[in-house]
Amino acid sequence: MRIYNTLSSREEEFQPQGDVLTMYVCGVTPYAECHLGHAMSYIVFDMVRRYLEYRGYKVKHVQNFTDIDDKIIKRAQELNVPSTEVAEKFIAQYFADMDELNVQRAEVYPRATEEVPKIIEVIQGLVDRGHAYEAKGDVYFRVSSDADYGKLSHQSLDSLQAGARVEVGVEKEHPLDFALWKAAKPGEPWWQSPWGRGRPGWHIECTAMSLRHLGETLDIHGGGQDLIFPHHENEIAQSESFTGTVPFVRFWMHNGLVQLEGEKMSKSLGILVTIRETLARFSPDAIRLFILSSHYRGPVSFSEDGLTAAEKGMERLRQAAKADGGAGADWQPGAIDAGAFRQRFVDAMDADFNSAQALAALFDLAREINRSISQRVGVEEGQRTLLELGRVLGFTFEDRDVRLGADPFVGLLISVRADLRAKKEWQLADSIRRRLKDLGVALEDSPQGTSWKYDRPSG
RNA sequence: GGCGGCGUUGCCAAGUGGUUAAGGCGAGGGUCUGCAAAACCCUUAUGCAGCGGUUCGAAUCCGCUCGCCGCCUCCA
Repeated sequence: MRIYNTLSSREEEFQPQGDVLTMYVCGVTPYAECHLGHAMSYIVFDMVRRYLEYRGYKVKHVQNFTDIDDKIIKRAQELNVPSTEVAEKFIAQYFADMDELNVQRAEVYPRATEEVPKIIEVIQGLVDRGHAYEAKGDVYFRVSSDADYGKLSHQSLDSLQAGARVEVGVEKEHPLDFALWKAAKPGEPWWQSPWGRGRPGWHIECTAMSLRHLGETLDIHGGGQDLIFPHHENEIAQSESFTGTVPFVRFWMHNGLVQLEGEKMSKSLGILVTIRETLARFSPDAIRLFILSSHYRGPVSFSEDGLTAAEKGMERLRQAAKADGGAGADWQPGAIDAGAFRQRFVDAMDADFNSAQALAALFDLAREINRSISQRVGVEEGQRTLLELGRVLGFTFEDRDVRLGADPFVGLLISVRADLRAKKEWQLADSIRRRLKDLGVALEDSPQGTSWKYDRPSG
């Protein structure tokens, strides 16, 4: 299979280096609720992981929580609670959101605050090797000591510097030197270190965690495109300078960013739509279908209409996967060439996870299933394949809102209505159907009887 | 200023040199149905921002122009 590598700016043939494929995905800084940008990134890498596993690789997936950081501290001070409380709250929220989106859990979720000894060890090593220096209790990485700094973002030190804002009053040798360790200000959480009381800088935790949990060279490191610079660039600089092992990461994968009304969603701009709000109105599968309908490296614009269209499309897949395929005596044996659809799916996904093209194969398979059913031709294998491939993309195929608990009452109404229909009391029967529809329950009559489903109004 | 991305049918979106430009949503017509719904069938881009160029042949390669966006500062 081929994967696009940000480092080389092109697709490369992918093979893991060992028996276990190592994959590190940058996690959240838990200081606020997750928004659709997070949904995008974690659904994309969930799809990546599921497909890698489907292709037979054993994947070890590690994802961090940066649970100590300026924004968390600020939030904690605003709320007048310990910063750990803020972090814990939003970590729990993160898991709740991701579970609902059917994102598989990583093997390990290291937290920055639990990796401080390793972080200090790495920083000390960088200082010892001349790659870092202490200044008034802060420790900075010396970018000039890294010959190929800028290789991920494809920028030279000079060109980066031209656009960079220089922080004032900071004791840095070079404007692009970045903090590995920050001295504690009064009232801030701190850990004891060789440079006094302080806390880790932003980038160092990922280096420490990936070294500890996955080794010196990772197969895949993922995150949003907004992390390419400075975060991932700095991770490379730290990690390779510390270990002397190149490359730190073999394949850098970056998902495109979510746009809202043409502009990037940004926490700092305050434009954000949370995952929770979106899940209140659209099914997890629809959100996932929407995201996977376009290539993961491109930008995505969420919209009301787009999500509604995705919900409809998802309903089509659900319907085909679960339709009564009939095992009656008058049914012909199945004739769908499931293998051909599977092959199309695999070919698409092998080409840098072209989920949009893979989905086209699923929709074609769904049509083939429906067509067979109408001809009373068996579809067991077709449906099995649709479910199998859909689950590789992370779809649950679950009906929405099953938890509403209205089932027995709907059943009762359907039964009453069946009696009315038998007596050709169409007006009353139609009235029941229409009023249930208004309540979000759609009835579908067929020769086999009446079925129903929740039809969530999109407003 | 530097780096990068994008511009394909009403909307979303695949397709990166060669028979009829995927798929979804929407729209129109038909089949089925008591009527609906769902499903199925048919129709819906001689054209891929514009202008040049390379080629037997380009949406696909090259150049230029226009427009939109991201990163270079916290961000998935």
